[in-house]
Amino acid sequence: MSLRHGLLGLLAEGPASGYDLSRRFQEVLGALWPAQHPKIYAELGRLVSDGLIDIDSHGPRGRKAYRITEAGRAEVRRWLTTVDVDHTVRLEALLRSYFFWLMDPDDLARHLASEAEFYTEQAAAYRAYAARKDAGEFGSAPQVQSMRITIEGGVRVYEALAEWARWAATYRLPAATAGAPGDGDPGADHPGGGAAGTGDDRGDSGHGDG
Amino acid sequence: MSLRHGLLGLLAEGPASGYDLSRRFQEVLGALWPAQHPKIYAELGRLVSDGLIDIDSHGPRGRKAYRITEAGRAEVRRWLTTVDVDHTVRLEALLRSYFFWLMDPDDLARHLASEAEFYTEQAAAYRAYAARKDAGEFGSAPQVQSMRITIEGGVRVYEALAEWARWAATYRLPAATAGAPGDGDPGADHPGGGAAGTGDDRGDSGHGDG
DNA sequence: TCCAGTCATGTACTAAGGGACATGTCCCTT
DNA sequence: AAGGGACATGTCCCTTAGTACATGACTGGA
Repeated sequence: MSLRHGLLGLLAEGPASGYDLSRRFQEVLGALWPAQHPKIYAELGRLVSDGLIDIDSHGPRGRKAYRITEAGRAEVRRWLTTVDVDHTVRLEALLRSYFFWLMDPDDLARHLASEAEFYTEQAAAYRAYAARKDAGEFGSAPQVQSMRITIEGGVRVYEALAEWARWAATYRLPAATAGAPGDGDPGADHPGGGAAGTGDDRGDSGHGDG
Repeated sequence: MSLRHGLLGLLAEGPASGYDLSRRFQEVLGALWPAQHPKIYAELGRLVSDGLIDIDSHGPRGRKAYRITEAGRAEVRRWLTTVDVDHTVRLEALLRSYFFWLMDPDDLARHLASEAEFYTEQAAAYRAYAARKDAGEFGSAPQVQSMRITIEGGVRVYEALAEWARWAATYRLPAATAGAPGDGDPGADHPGGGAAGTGDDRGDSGHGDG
């Protein structure tokens, strides 16, 4: 339900159309909270029915600008102060890293290099944005101050990922060090993976327990 | 489709049941790539139909252990080497930060303190895990080496977020500095938000253009 | 005047995520 | 013998995300 509140928050700055909101989501928020226009238009319709926003004006090409209502303002404040933050993180890059041992060392090196490059670019984009803000380009309205905090979050997260990718490239996997997987002590237990290789590790393994 | 490949990757270590896989996903991956058991069981069924895994053994309480097939092994390698990484990030915490200007300074301070605490704890949990690995507790099989990389990613991302929350708490929003919003130059333009406060900023604003 | 490009809004369909519900086994303790 | 708790698998349904498709208005330049 965060898209709903994201739209309300943006509309708290002033009236905007679905198209405007769509672009706003792409700009700063795009790489931190993606939202496609079909979702935005649908949600705007729901927000109108719920009385949290209403139509401010009609423009050319069917443009409709929405305005937040008092109920909407109250709702976004309620969300910010009383609803728990959804701390769900979903990083495919880190999921993949769990399976790096299945990759050919050369492919892995290439992969990590391109990952590092991608994150570095993202971080640089956010840093450039922060610099423009700090140079006063966007003024110093409260919204701009808080946008600055979001940007800083983008910089830090992407920098962390970039550094992680570079660190990972220097971390020697056994396969890369010794030329073949399976050296060391491959039979060793690891958490939750004790079942690996045996299929069953519980006391109630196999069959006849009864 | 990453859950599919995540399951294949886990099964590449050795046979496991849906229940095992479910727990594996909770452990290290839980805070980086959440997966609920209903999805896992459903996906396992699909993987069997597609011939990427098959049933290895039956255990007590209806336990079914799955084994990866050669086709499955090839598929997970294909994914790792030829499919582009999905770089989508979705951090509700950063979305919220965009709207901090709507919050009461005291509520915001409390919010940031609890955010910092949460991320610090997550980072500590990952760091503890990394320490156990580095102490040799899980052996040195290739899978364990690559798990170590994933853990490092968790540490770095959560540390970055923790530091960001602490930094944000020291970043003075105008409202907190001067006591009231609206000082500075509130009318100043900012990117994509030029419409804010005016409703329409295009040349084709309002009505009669045609 | 045509055409490309941007503005602008929407529907339809598919896939994915996530909570609630349902069922039953086996083990250990009391 | 009873019962709590972990083990173990699954279905159902609703919400959310995301892609593809469809349509039309207006602007500026060739």
